[in-house]
Amino acid sequence: MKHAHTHNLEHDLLAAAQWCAKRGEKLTDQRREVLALLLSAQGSMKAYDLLAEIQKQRPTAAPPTVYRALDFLVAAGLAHKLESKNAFVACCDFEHPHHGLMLICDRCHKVTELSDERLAARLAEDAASHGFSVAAQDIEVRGLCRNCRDGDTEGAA
Amino acid sequence: MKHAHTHNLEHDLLAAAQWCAKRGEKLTDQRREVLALLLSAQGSMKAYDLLAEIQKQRPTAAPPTVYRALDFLVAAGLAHKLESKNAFVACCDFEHPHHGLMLICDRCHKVTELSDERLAARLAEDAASHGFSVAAQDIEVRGLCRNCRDGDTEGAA
DNA sequence: GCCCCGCATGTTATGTTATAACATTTATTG
DNA sequence: CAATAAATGTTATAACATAACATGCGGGGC
Repeated sequence: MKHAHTHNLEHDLLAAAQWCAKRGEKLTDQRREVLALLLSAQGSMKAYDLLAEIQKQRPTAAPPTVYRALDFLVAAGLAHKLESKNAFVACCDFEHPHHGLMLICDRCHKVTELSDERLAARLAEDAASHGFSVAAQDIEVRGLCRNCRDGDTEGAA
Repeated sequence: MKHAHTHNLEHDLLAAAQWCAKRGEKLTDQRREVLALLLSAQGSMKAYDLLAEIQKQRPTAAPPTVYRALDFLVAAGLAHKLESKNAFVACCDFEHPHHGLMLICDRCHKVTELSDERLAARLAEDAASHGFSVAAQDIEVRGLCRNCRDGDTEGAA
């Protein structure tokens, strides 16, 4: 087993801040708080759940507070939106370009982000064969993760 | 060029009704009306746009009217939801099982549904390699279709 | 025929997700 | 320190979706 999250969290936040700086942008407090929540979450989080957490510290926070942070994080590649759930996850590896394939467990709600260049290439090829030029892509798979499929009862809601 | 839509529309609706019957279900008037709207649409349609159309004939129609029809059509494989747009399209070939790859033009909003078994297989393989069992998948690509990329001005909003 | 049951629809209300619009504050820089 | 760009605060509302319960409707058994 690896060591606990909290240690990695600080590291990840620092790396994210540096990543932003490299892009000429800033990881402000609000953005960092939202990202920290996403990084700490077991699965994905909904915007209004994030808002509720943020409001514990900043009671005046409103929907735009969290949506702005999310918009920024997604644009910066630090987070992804799961369109099929209207939820958000931290990106597992924002420093390397990738086209995430999201495996979303319907039982424990954990999300695994894979990168498969051959899959992306095949998709690009399909698009190109129809004269379509790709700007963005979203691949989401719903089902059961290994633990849940194997009858694990610990991860259930 | 192929001949006009109206002719095909009746044919498609009939085929859809037969498809439903084969499954022990019914393509009721409401469901058929919604499907007809989707089949006639150039691109995708939003639930509330469908509702507005339906209300021209049935002024008392309410959101559940259209959402129920959409739920049915999607479950029957007659339509798909575009998660990234919260919109719906008619399925291009409901009689053959397929995992649609959706090419969504950001300019003219037309949607092309492709079927690529090798892509689907690769995706299933990726999932399986992580012990993930796939129940459903959604692949959406945003970008520019051939016409719009080539500077066509006719399809713009 | 009529009762019963399952499915579809009607109807009202509300829940959930997201953004518009404008005011204010904060950071940057010349 | 003024100018201005970026971020945040604040209020309101738009857009998407479903819960819950009532009503109708159609087919099979008796």
